[in-house]
Amino acid sequence: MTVPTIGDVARRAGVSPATVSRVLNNPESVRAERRLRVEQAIQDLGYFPFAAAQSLKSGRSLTIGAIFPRLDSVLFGSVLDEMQSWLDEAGYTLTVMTMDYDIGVEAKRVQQLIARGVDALILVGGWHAPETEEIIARHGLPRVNVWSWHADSPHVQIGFCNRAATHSAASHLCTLGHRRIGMISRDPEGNDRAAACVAGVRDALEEAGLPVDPDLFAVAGFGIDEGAIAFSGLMSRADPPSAIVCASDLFAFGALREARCRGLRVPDDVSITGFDDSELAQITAPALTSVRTPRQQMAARCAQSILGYLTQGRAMSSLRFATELVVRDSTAPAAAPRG
Amino acid sequence: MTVPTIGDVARRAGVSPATVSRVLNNPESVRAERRLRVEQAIQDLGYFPFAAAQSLKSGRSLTIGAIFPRLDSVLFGSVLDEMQSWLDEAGYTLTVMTMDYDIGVEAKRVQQLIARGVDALILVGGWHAPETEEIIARHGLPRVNVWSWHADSPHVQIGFCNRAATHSAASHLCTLGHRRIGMISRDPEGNDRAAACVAGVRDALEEAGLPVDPDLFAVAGFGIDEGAIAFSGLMSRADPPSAIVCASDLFAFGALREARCRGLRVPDDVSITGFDDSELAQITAPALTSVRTPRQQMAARCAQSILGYLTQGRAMSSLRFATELVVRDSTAPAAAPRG
DNA sequence: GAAAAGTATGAAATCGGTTCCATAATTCTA
DNA sequence: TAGAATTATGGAACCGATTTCATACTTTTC
Repeated sequence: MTVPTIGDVARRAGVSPATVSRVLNNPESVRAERRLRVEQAIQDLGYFPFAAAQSLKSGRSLTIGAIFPRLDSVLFGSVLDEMQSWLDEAGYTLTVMTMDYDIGVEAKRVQQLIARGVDALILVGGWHAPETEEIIARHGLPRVNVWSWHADSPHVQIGFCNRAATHSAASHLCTLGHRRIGMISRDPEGNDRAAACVAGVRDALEEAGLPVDPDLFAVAGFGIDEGAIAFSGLMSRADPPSAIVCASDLFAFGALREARCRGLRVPDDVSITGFDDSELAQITAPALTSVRTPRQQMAARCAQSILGYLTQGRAMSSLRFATELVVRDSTAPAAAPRG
Repeated sequence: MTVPTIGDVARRAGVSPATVSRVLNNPESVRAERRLRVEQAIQDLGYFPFAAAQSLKSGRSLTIGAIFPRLDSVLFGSVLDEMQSWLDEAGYTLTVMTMDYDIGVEAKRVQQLIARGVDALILVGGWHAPETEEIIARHGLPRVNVWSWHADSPHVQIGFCNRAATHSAASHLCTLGHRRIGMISRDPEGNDRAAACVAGVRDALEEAGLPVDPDLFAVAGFGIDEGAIAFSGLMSRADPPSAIVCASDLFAFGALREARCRGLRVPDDVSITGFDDSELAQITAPALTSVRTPRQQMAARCAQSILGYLTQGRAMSSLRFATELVVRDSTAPAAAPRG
């Protein structure tokens, strides 16, 4: 019923707390006979050290903090699982917080994590509040930005170019002959991935010599329902697009659902592309054309990079992964112009 | 570049550390003039207390530990998001770990969380390793089991009856005239939800006077691919089932995909039911008949219950939510028996 | 205005580990 | 086997906060 401390173990084994600590952290430095006594006492009492005390003394916590937009997304979840499994092997643990796409909330989370003594930080994207940068710098914490990659970023970033990603989707549609192309993205405010996604589509349109109509760039929050609403808005226009680039598979799923409700055929009446190539993209009818993002590798390399730094002092470096457009059945050549 | 401590704040404000602590935790007890000086110093230095030290002294960490099977599932993610948002308001934080459906791993996680000083634990399901129960009891930690509900459980459980849930799906199929009903579930070993799901289907078959053929109860690991494989196994039999109850929407998605590959029409050739009623269940073609589970309420009530206990000493109590079968297009009456 | 009652403050102990330093015990050398 | 070199061990300080206790300071009361 009582929780044993290192002193209890020491008493039971007839040694000093210092020796117990050595058995735990540097066993070779303790004579075998005593070490066995101590190990027995640890067993008997079911002792394990209290992390707060260790952290207070040592200044390190064997904990990595990660701040993600939300958890109710397969994308983030699988990335976290992958990171965890790498960190586990080195005795590190991930502490995850969410910020719901609000960099103000993110700044608070960063402080909470630092207060908890995390040894490193993982942030999503490259745009963060000034306070966030300030507090990280002041504490000299190692940090990695994941999920995006910018040529001019001063930070370690392990991700991919979102701009190139949506560019490939939009180019694909242009090549198929679409001339009015819409987009559903998150709000680019404070979200560099969203901003890059929008820029990528714009790039492709300009390259193809197509006009960029701001009215065809819809913004949605999160999830299938919001995607459906945005799609509905675009298709209700007098001159609706014949193809839509979605900055998330969830938006695309919503678009597919709404298309079905409206009796629109995909891809005959409207082509749709997704983003992330989640497992579900193969399940929908029609199967979704989507940009595959390198989530597993990103997660693995991010974890490895941080561990290399923390356990071996190896410098961290940025890494840019490629994305790939996976063409399935939700995109098709544009219908011949009427009239 | 240096990290300020409470002593630094005290020095700058010309007071003792004790006073700074009081300003932080009990401001009214400090004369206004000094309090302002202290608050100014806190501002100037960007000071915030180091949680490890607080935790060491106070014995509480304002942290709740949760151990989930995995994170790469919308189900768990949305539950975590919901819990977080309730805990946030009370200044508590969730620390999440995963155990990949292994109660041995779970036992290790429990120890890690207790070492970190969590104030309460949230576990999934009702079956846990003896060491898990032992260590929780010894530390006198409040704990809640979520996601399942058993009449005879000695613990606080906030969940639903998995047995009743699959029972409703299987009964629905029986009523539609199906006489060979298969099932795809997780391994019931160490997983009370899986075991209950299997039992629920068996109950329904027996009630309908149908034979229970063990060969029609397939076991799958996790995810769409495993569901597809299990489905493939069942349908490759000489006498395949005409309907399949899946213990997870993911399994059902895999089954739908595989059915399409094999040229089987759903529901004409085979009926399929899911479990969880995830958002995607409406997206698939055909839309999936699925058991709706009360995830949001479960998460909210669980968080509230724990907060009530921790902040107001209110006793926690168990809660059983109902499930509901949502019938869509993936189930239909059995084809007339041939011959 | 002095004494009593009440309030604000700082010194120091404390939480549970880790680690420096001095000493005790052991092993090695001659 | 004595003395030197080496290794193992315990005492005590320390990490950064909180909290008790004693004291200094206010405010109130007559």
